[in-house]
Amino acid sequence: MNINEAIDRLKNNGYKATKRRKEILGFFEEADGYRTAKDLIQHLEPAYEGISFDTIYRNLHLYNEMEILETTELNGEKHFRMNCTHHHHHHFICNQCGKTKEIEVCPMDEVQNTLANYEIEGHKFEIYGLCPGCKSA
Amino acid sequence: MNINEAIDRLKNNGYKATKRRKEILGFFEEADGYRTAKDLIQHLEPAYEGISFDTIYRNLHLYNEMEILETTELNGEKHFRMNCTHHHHHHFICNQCGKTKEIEVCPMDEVQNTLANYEIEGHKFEIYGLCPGCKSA
DNA sequence: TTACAAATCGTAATGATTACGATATTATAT
DNA sequence: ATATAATATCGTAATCATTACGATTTGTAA
Repeated sequence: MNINEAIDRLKNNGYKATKRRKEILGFFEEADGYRTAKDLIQHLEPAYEGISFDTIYRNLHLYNEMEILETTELNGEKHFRMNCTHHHHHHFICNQCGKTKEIEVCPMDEVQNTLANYEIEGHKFEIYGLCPGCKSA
Repeated sequence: MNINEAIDRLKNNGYKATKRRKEILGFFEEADGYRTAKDLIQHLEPAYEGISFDTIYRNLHLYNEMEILETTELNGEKHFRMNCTHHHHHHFICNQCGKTKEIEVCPMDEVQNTLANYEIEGHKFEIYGLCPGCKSA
Protein backbone atom coordinates (compact mmCIF):
# COMPACT_ATOMS: atom_id res chain seq x y z
CA MET A 1 0.00 0.00 0.00
CA ASN A 2 1.27 3.46 -0.91
CA ILE A 3 -0.15 6.97 -0.69
CA ASN A 4 -1.66 7.05 -4.17
CA GLU A 5 -3.37 3.69 -3.79
CA ALA A 6 -4.76 4.85 -0.48
CA ILE A 7 -6.09 8.11 -1.90
CA ASP A 8 -7.74 6.26 -4.76
CA ARG A 9 -9.36 3.91 -2.30
CA LEU A 10 -10.65 6.85 -0.28
CA LYS A 11 -12.17 8.54 -3.33
CA ASN A 12 -13.64 5.34 -4.71
CA ASN A 13 -15.51 4.95 -1.45
CA GLY A 14 -16.85 8.49 -1.35
CA TYR A 15 -14.35 9.87 1.15
CA LYS A 16 -12.54 13.13 0.59
CA ALA A 17 -8.78 13.40 0.27
CA THR A 18 -8.12 16.24 2.70
CA LYS A 19 -4.78 17.79 3.59
CA ARG A 20 -4.76 16.09 6.95
CA ARG A 21 -5.58 12.71 5.47
CA LYS A 22 -2.74 13.01 3.00
CA GLU A 23 -0.37 14.17 5.70
CA ILE A 24 -1.32 11.15 7.85
CA LEU A 25 -0.62 8.81 4.95
CA GLY A 26 2.72 10.53 4.41
CA PHE A 27 3.61 10.02 8.05
CA PHE A 28 2.99 6.28 7.92
CA GLU A 29 4.69 5.84 4.57
CA GLU A 30 7.80 7.50 5.88
CA ALA A 31 7.61 5.75 9.24
CA ASP A 32 7.87 2.31 7.65
CA GLY A 33 6.89 0.62 10.91
CA TYR A 34 4.45 0.71 13.80
CA ARG A 35 3.45 4.08 15.29
CA THR A 36 0.92 5.21 17.92
CA ALA A 37 -1.79 7.87 17.79
CA LYS A 38 0.47 9.97 19.99
CA ASP A 39 3.37 9.64 17.55
CA LEU A 40 1.06 10.86 14.82
CA ILE A 41 -0.20 13.82 16.85
CA GLN A 42 3.38 14.88 17.58
CA HIS A 43 4.21 14.70 13.90
CA LEU A 44 1.19 16.78 12.88
CA GLU A 45 1.30 19.40 15.65
CA PRO A 46 3.91 21.72 14.10
CA ALA A 47 2.06 22.12 10.80
CA TYR A 48 -1.46 21.65 12.15
CA GLU A 49 -1.44 23.30 15.55
CA GLY A 50 -4.39 22.26 17.66
CA ILE A 51 -5.38 19.33 15.45
CA SER A 52 -8.33 17.59 17.04
CA PHE A 53 -8.31 14.15 18.65
CA ASP A 54 -11.42 13.57 16.63
CA THR A 55 -9.47 13.97 13.41
CA ILE A 56 -6.68 11.70 14.55
CA TYR A 57 -8.74 8.81 15.83
CA ARG A 58 -11.51 9.03 13.24
CA ASN A 59 -8.99 8.75 10.45
CA LEU A 60 -6.96 6.00 12.09
CA HIS A 61 -10.13 3.95 12.38
CA LEU A 62 -11.21 4.80 8.87
CA TYR A 63 -7.85 3.74 7.45
CA ASN A 64 -7.97 0.58 9.48
CA GLU A 65 -11.44 -0.34 8.22
CA MET A 66 -10.36 0.37 4.65
CA GLU A 67 -7.29 -1.80 5.12
CA ILE A 68 -4.98 1.09 4.42
CA LEU A 69 -3.46 0.70 7.88
CA GLU A 70 -3.08 -2.45 9.93
CA THR A 71 -2.96 -2.44 13.70
CA THR A 72 -1.51 -4.32 16.63
CA GLU A 73 -1.29 -3.87 20.38
CA LEU A 74 2.24 -3.33 21.71
CA ASN A 75 2.66 -2.91 25.46
CA GLY A 76 -0.82 -1.62 26.02
CA GLU A 77 -0.96 0.91 23.20
CA LYS A 78 -2.49 0.53 19.77
CA HIS A 79 0.07 0.80 17.00
CA PHE A 80 -0.55 1.30 13.30
CA ARG A 81 1.46 0.75 10.15
CA MET A 82 0.84 0.82 6.40
CA ASN A 83 -0.95 -2.34 5.39
CA CYS A 84 0.87 -5.02 3.49
CA THR A 85 -1.66 -5.92 0.86
CA HIS A 86 0.13 -8.74 -0.89
CA HIS A 87 0.46 -12.29 0.43
CA HIS A 88 -0.15 -13.62 3.94
CA HIS A 89 2.80 -13.19 6.26
CA HIS A 90 3.78 -12.16 9.78
CA HIS A 91 6.18 -9.65 11.30
CA PHE A 92 9.22 -9.24 13.38
CA ILE A 93 8.70 -5.92 15.20
CA CYS A 94 11.55 -3.85 16.61
CA ASN A 95 10.84 -2.84 20.21
CA GLN A 96 13.01 0.23 19.75
CA CYS A 97 12.07 1.83 16.44
CA GLY A 98 8.87 -0.01 15.50
CA LYS A 99 10.18 -1.12 12.13
CA THR A 100 9.11 -4.52 10.89
CA LYS A 101 10.54 -7.39 8.89
CA GLU A 102 8.34 -9.84 7.07
CA ILE A 103 8.34 -13.42 8.30
CA GLU A 104 7.19 -15.95 5.72
CA VAL A 105 6.77 -18.84 8.14
CA CYS A 106 3.15 -19.39 9.17
CA PRO A 107 2.46 -22.16 11.64
CA MET A 108 -1.24 -22.46 10.87
CA ASP A 109 -1.00 -25.29 8.34
CA GLU A 110 0.69 -27.44 10.89
CA VAL A 111 -1.81 -26.52 13.58
CA GLN A 112 -5.11 -26.94 11.73
CA ASN A 113 -5.50 -30.67 12.27
CA THR A 114 -4.98 -30.40 16.03
CA LEU A 115 -8.10 -28.20 16.18
CA ALA A 116 -10.82 -30.41 14.74
CA ASN A 117 -14.23 -29.26 16.04
CA TYR A 118 -12.81 -25.80 16.72
CA GLU A 119 -13.81 -22.86 14.55
CA ILE A 120 -10.73 -20.83 13.72
CA GLU A 121 -11.47 -17.13 13.20
CA GLY A 122 -7.98 -15.68 13.24
CA HIS A 123 -4.44 -15.91 14.51
CA LYS A 124 -1.51 -13.75 15.49
CA PHE A 125 2.18 -14.50 15.22
CA GLU A 126 4.61 -11.73 16.06
CA ILE A 127 8.27 -11.71 17.02
CA TYR A 128 9.66 -8.90 19.15
CA GLY A 129 13.22 -7.69 19.65
CA LEU A 130 15.83 -5.36 18.22
CA CYS A 131 16.48 -4.87 14.52
CA PRO A 132 20.12 -4.89 13.34
CA GLY A 133 20.26 -1.08 13.37
CA CYS A 134 18.95 -0.68 16.91
CA LYS A 135 20.97 -3.67 18.14
CA SER A 136 24.30 -2.19 17.11
CA ALA A 137 23.41 1.32 18.29
CA MET B 1 -0.42 -23.59 38.75
CA ASN B 2 -3.09 -24.20 41.38
CA ILE B 3 -4.31 -22.29 44.42
CA ASN B 4 -2.05 -24.00 46.95
CA GLU B 5 1.07 -23.53 44.86
CA ALA B 6 0.15 -19.88 44.45
CA ILE B 7 -0.41 -19.34 48.15
CA ASP B 8 2.93 -20.97 48.93
CA ARG B 9 4.61 -18.73 46.44
CA LEU B 10 3.01 -15.67 48.03
CA LYS B 11 4.15 -16.65 51.53
CA ASN B 12 7.63 -17.61 50.41
CA ASN B 13 8.02 -14.11 49.05
CA GLY B 14 6.76 -12.34 52.16
CA TYR B 15 3.26 -11.59 50.90
CA LYS B 16 0.18 -12.25 52.98
CA ALA B 17 -2.52 -14.70 51.99
CA THR B 18 -5.59 -12.56 52.52
CA LYS B 19 -9.21 -13.53 51.95
CA ARG B 20 -9.40 -11.43 48.81
CA ARG B 21 -6.22 -12.90 47.40
CA LYS B 22 -7.51 -16.42 47.94
CA GLU B 23 -10.86 -15.51 46.43
CA ILE B 24 -9.12 -14.08 43.35
CA LEU B 25 -7.13 -17.28 42.91
CA GLY B 26 -10.35 -19.27 43.25
CA PHE B 27 -11.96 -17.18 40.55
CA PHE B 28 -9.19 -17.84 38.05
CA GLU B 29 -8.90 -21.51 38.92
CA GLU B 30 -12.59 -22.00 38.29
CA ALA B 31 -12.59 -19.79 35.20
CA ASP B 32 -10.08 -22.01 33.41
CA GLY B 33 -9.54 -19.36 30.71
CA TYR B 34 -8.92 -15.66 30.11
CA ARG B 35 -10.81 -13.11 32.20
CA THR B 36 -10.69 -9.29 32.55
CA ALA B 37 -10.38 -7.09 35.63
CA LYS B 38 -14.05 -6.27 35.16
CA ASP B 39 -15.01 -9.96 35.18
CA LEU B 40 -13.14 -10.32 38.43
CA ILE B 41 -14.80 -7.30 40.02
CA GLN B 42 -18.23 -8.64 39.10
CA HIS B 43 -17.36 -11.96 40.65
CA LEU B 44 -16.15 -10.40 43.89
CA GLU B 45 -18.82 -7.71 44.30
CA PRO B 46 -21.52 -9.89 45.94
CA ALA B 47 -19.27 -11.15 48.72
CA TYR B 48 -16.99 -8.11 48.93
CA GLU B 49 -19.25 -5.15 48.30
CA GLY B 50 -17.29 -2.03 47.44
CA ILE B 51 -14.01 -3.84 46.84
CA SER B 52 -11.44 -1.28 45.75
CA PHE B 53 -9.92 -0.96 42.28
CA ASP B 54 -6.66 -0.73 44.10
CA THR B 55 -7.11 -4.24 45.45
CA ILE B 56 -8.11 -5.64 42.07
CA TYR B 57 -5.35 -4.15 39.98
CA ARG B 58 -2.60 -4.36 42.58
CA ASN B 59 -3.19 -8.08 42.97
CA LEU B 60 -3.54 -8.74 39.26
CA HIS B 61 -0.16 -7.12 38.74
CA LEU B 62 1.35 -8.91 41.70
CA TYR B 63 0.15 -12.28 40.43
CA ASN B 64 1.43 -11.45 36.99
CA GLU B 65 4.89 -10.55 38.27
CA MET B 66 5.00 -13.71 40.36
CA GLU B 67 3.99 -15.75 37.33
CA ILE B 68 0.85 -16.97 39.03
CA LEU B 69 -1.22 -15.36 36.28
CA GLU B 70 -0.30 -14.82 32.65
CA THR B 71 -1.76 -12.03 30.57
CA THR B 72 -2.68 -11.15 27.01
CA GLU B 73 -4.46 -8.33 25.22
CA LEU B 74 -7.76 -9.33 23.60
CA ASN B 75 -9.66 -6.65 21.70
CA GLY B 76 -8.23 -3.79 23.67
CA GLU B 77 -8.63 -5.22 27.15
CA LYS B 78 -6.08 -6.98 29.31
CA HIS B 79 -7.05 -10.56 30.06
CA PHE B 80 -5.60 -12.86 32.69
CA ARG B 81 -5.52 -16.60 33.26
CA MET B 82 -3.79 -19.05 35.57
CA ASN B 83 -0.22 -19.51 34.43
CA CYS B 84 0.84 -22.71 32.77
CA THR B 85 4.15 -23.37 34.48
CA HIS B 86 5.27 -26.48 32.64
CA HIS B 87 6.76 -26.55 29.13
CA HIS B 88 6.70 -23.85 26.45
CA HIS B 89 3.53 -23.79 24.40
CA HIS B 90 0.92 -21.46 22.88
CA HIS B 91 -2.86 -21.16 23.07
CA PHE B 92 -6.01 -21.36 21.09
CA ILE B 93 -8.34 -18.84 22.80
CA CYS B 94 -12.12 -18.99 22.52
CA ASN B 95 -13.56 -15.59 21.57
CA GLN B 96 -16.79 -16.49 23.33
CA CYS B 97 -15.90 -18.03 26.68
CA GLY B 98 -12.19 -17.25 26.99
CA LYS B 99 -11.20 -20.87 27.51
CA THR B 100 -7.90 -22.00 26.04
CA LYS B 101 -6.42 -25.09 24.45
CA GLU B 102 -2.73 -25.71 24.43
CA ILE B 103 -0.95 -25.68 21.07
CA GLU B 104 2.32 -27.55 21.00
CA VAL B 105 3.52 -26.18 17.69
CA CYS B 106 6.01 -23.33 18.05
CA PRO B 107 7.28 -21.73 14.86
CA MET B 108 10.34 -20.12 16.42
CA ASP B 109 12.84 -22.86 15.60
CA GLU B 110 12.03 -22.51 11.95
CA VAL B 111 12.22 -18.73 12.08
CA GLN B 112 15.48 -18.22 13.98
CA ASN B 113 17.82 -18.50 11.01
CA THR B 114 15.90 -15.92 8.99
CA LEU B 115 16.69 -13.36 11.68
CA ALA B 116 20.47 -13.33 11.81
CA ASN B 117 21.68 -9.98 13.21
CA TYR B 118 18.32 -9.48 14.92
CA GLU B 119 18.04 -9.77 18.68
CA ILE B 120 14.94 -11.77 19.54
CA GLU B 121 13.40 -10.80 22.87
CA GLY B 122 10.03 -12.53 22.66
CA HIS B 123 7.25 -13.81 20.50
CA LYS B 124 3.50 -14.33 20.52
CA PHE B 125 1.48 -16.97 18.76
CA GLU B 126 -2.23 -17.13 19.47
CA ILE B 127 -5.17 -18.64 17.60
CA TYR B 128 -8.64 -17.19 18.04
CA GLY B 129 -12.05 -18.68 17.34
CA LEU B 130 -14.77 -20.78 18.93
CA CYS B 131 -14.19 -23.82 21.06
CA PRO B 132 -16.31 -26.92 20.34
CA GLY B 133 -18.74 -26.05 23.13
CA CYS B 134 -19.36 -22.48 21.98
CA LYS B 135 -19.40 -23.53 18.33
CA SER B 136 -22.26 -25.97 18.78
CA ALA B 137 -24.20 -23.66 21.09
C1' DT C 1 -2.52 -10.74 72.21
C1' DT C 2 0.29 -7.37 70.82
C1' DA C 3 2.75 -4.85 67.44
C1' DC C 4 3.88 -3.68 63.07
C1' DA C 5 4.25 -4.35 58.37
C1' DA C 6 1.35 -5.12 54.66
C1' DA C 7 -3.22 -4.89 52.50
C1' DT C 8 -7.46 -2.69 51.61
C1' DC C 9 -10.68 1.12 51.23
C1' DG C 10 -12.63 5.26 49.31
C1' DT C 11 -11.90 8.28 46.17
C1' DA C 12 -9.39 11.34 43.19
C1' DA C 13 -6.21 11.60 39.24
C1' DT C 14 -4.48 10.09 34.92
C1' DG C 15 -4.25 8.84 30.08
C1' DA C 16 -6.08 7.09 26.01
C1' DT C 17 -9.99 7.20 23.39
C1' DT C 18 -14.75 8.55 22.01
C1' DA C 19 -18.45 11.82 21.20
C1' DC C 20 -20.78 15.98 19.59
C1' DG C 21 -22.57 20.62 18.13
C1' DA C 22 -20.63 24.40 15.57
C1' DT C 23 -17.70 25.70 11.82
C1' DA C 24 -14.80 24.94 7.77
C1' DT C 25 -13.43 22.42 3.70
C1' DT C 26 -13.93 19.47 -0.35
C1' DA C 27 -16.03 17.68 -4.51
C1' DT C 28 -19.44 18.32 -7.86
C1' DA C 29 -22.78 20.45 -10.74
C1' DT C 30 -23.82 24.73 -12.81
C1' DA D 1 -15.04 30.05 -11.55
C1' DT D 2 -19.17 29.69 -7.98
C1' DA D 3 -22.64 27.87 -5.44
C1' DT D 4 -24.24 23.96 -3.04
C1' DA D 5 -24.48 20.04 -0.29
C1' DA D 6 -22.12 16.57 1.84
C1' DT D 7 -18.22 15.51 4.48
C1' DA D 8 -14.38 16.72 7.61
C1' DT D 9 -12.45 19.24 11.28
C1' DC D 10 -12.36 21.85 15.55
C1' DG D 11 -12.80 22.64 20.42
C1' DT D 12 -14.03 20.58 24.17
C1' DA D 13 -16.48 17.54 27.24
C1' DA D 14 -17.44 12.75 28.40
C1' DT D 15 -16.14 8.04 28.99
C1' DC D 16 -13.58 4.05 30.32
C1' DA D 17 -9.88 1.45 32.11
C1' DT D 18 -6.30 1.93 35.04
C1' DT D 19 -3.27 4.12 38.55
C1' DA D 20 -2.34 6.56 42.81
C1' DC D 21 -2.62 7.80 47.68
C1' DG D 22 -3.75 8.98 52.62
C1' DA D 23 -6.50 6.81 56.12
C1' DT D 24 -7.97 2.56 58.07
C1' DT D 25 -8.00 -2.38 58.63
C1' DT D 26 -6.02 -6.99 58.63
C1' DG D 27 -2.62 -10.88 58.80
C1' DT D 28 1.42 -12.77 60.79
C1' DA D 29 4.98 -13.79 63.95
C1' DA D 30 6.87 -13.04 68.43
